[in-house]
Amino acid sequence: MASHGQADYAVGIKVVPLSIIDGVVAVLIAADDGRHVLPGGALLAGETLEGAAQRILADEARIDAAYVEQLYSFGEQHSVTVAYVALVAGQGFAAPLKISSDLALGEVIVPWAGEAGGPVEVCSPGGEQLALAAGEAEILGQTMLRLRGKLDYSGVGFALLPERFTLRELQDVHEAILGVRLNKPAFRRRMLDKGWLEATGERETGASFRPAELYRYRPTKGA
Amino acid sequence: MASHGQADYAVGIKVVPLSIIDGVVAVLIAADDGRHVLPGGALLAGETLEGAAQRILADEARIDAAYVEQLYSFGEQHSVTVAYVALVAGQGFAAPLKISSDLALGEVIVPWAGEAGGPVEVCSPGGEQLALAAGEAEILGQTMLRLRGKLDYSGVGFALLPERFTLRELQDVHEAILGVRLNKPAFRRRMLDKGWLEATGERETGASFRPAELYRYRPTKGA
DNA sequence: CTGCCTTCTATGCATCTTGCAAATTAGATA
DNA sequence: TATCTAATTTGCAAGATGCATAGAAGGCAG
Repeated sequence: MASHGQADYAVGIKVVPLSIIDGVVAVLIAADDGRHVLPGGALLAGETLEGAAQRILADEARIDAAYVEQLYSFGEQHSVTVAYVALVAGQGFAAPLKISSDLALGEVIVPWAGEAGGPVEVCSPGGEQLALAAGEAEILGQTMLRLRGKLDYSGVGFALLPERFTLRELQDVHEAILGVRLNKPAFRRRMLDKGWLEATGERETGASFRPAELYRYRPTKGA
Repeated sequence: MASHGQADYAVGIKVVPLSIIDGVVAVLIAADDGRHVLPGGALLAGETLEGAAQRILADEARIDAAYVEQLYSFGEQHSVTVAYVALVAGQGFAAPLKISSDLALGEVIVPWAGEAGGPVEVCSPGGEQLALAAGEAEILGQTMLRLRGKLDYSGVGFALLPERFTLRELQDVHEAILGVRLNKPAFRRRMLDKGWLEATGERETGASFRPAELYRYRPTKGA
């Protein structure tokens, strides 16, 4: 290979599996000799980029159903890595964590407000900060930035919820991603006015108080 | 190379050079045997992705100064292409068009409203629709979608203006990208309230009517 | 069965933002 | 100096948002 000519590259894929658990943004990471790494691997011959992301998500994070979206591509010396975010609904992390002892749960702590951007921190459920492999904190930061930007005008938030959900659960998702508390009546009005929500007529069960109505996401043309 | 194993890929770069000319979104494309193609080329050894985009922009589009931002990566059979958008200020397309007869100017026509997304059309200054190479209309559509989404909360709009500009010029940029007419007093208020603009005290020259104040973009921390 | 507790849901209102129209200002030009 | 055009400012109506309050609907204890 010439030092400054056209070259071949290995193409890697990296996936950020995110979910909302108990009102906080959670990431599924692999424990790898002290450091924690995001699920990743090589793009194989014949695969699409997104297909590879889905495969890696299934193989390494044991997740079969997720909304996957491309984030950003990074060039290194002889390789290029394409990062994807995978939004996992409801309790989708529970099974993988039970199956595989290599996987760990991290809480994403965003140390900046609004759309400022920058790296984030990841803590264990116990509260200690986890060591991340080089560059992972920045990728996670990009992920949070992207989600914050798209939350309001796109349907990404619904990818983090089961098919039927209450307005309170939807608000919890928004509050976790944005990192701020939202006003309940105002949030409810805004969401209903967007026309994205369809009331199912069913109610939430198991609550020891007035049950909330269950809604369904109905994507509109143009979002 | 195994049919389904790890493989090496050629990495290509594609650049979308955009500018605002006479209130419309303009793209600089290369005429290539009937079809029109966006400037592109291979990532060379030792280059960063963005460095390659800048080099291709200089070599093929003859543009030296531009705000460059990564858009999206596409995987094909044995290659991966990373697309960049390059925002060129003011009359930055004039010199390249004079120097190189391979380059052509296209007006970007967005056939969808708001954030709906989809491919766009490109017309010559004369008004005839130009034939684009496969996939280029989708990349241009992604570009417009990205710009529309970021225009309001980021400084991308200022990359399309010279260092000093009037509020009317800024509004022209916004109207061209968003594809809608904006209310003048409301736009002025909104922009000034963001705190991004610094009045220079100077006035525009050459107008046969009241000259507008020239402003400068002053990025704030957190944008 | 009744009262209590919690949360969902709806409503009213002050505040802020935005859209629109009209008035005013400032330079060039005849 | 009068006239012209567009910049800039101002006022107000309409809409969106934040906040507090009131009513509704379940489970649960007595």
